[in-house]
Amino acid sequence: MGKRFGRSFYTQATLTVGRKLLGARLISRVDDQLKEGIIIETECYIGPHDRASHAYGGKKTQRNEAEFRIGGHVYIYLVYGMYWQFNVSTFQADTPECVLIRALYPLNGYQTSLSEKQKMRLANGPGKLCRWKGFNKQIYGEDLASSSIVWIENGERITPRDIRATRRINIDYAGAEWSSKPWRFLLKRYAQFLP
DNA sequence: GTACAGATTGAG
DNA sequence: TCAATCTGTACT
Repeated sequence: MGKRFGRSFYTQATLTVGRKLLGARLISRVDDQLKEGIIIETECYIGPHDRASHAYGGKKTQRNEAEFRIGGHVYIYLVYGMYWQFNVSTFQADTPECVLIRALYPLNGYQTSLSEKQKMRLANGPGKLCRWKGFNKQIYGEDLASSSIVWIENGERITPRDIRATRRINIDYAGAEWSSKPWRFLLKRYAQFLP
């Protein structure tokens, strides 16, 4: 517990990072508020071949350029005009691959009077966790290996038996081949709290 | 310049 | 089931 993941963690294969992030703790200090949560759901995007990736076909824009950076950088963008999505770049430089953090189990930064159910609702979705954490364009490109605003530390010990893999959410537009890939990972013991 | 869809969410 | 809400991207 309490050890920050460095560059060598994020430069592993994207599917490996997607699985190993489960059980880890996402820590951030935004607006002087230290908030910590266990990562319980992730999703992998492996451009340029992945039709669901923003970098499909090698497309590189001002919006997704962080995806191309060496593993460990924050790629955050707005969807549906109102929700931020927090991603971590993975693998090597110039490989547009990343992991979307889809849900957290809050460890602090909430009213202690909240019920377990209410607490779980704070960050059990990719848009909700950014709202809870206060994440927005401000953290675009931050390096998780050295940032003082946002980083990830190891946490719960996870074994393959603790993980469930499923198809990714809301990317049917990418076609059957890509939307059916089992690149979404979640911790079984928290599955009951996911929508 | 203008059109349009989207890695979501919460209400009805 | 559906609207909210807005920016990046594509196309005229």
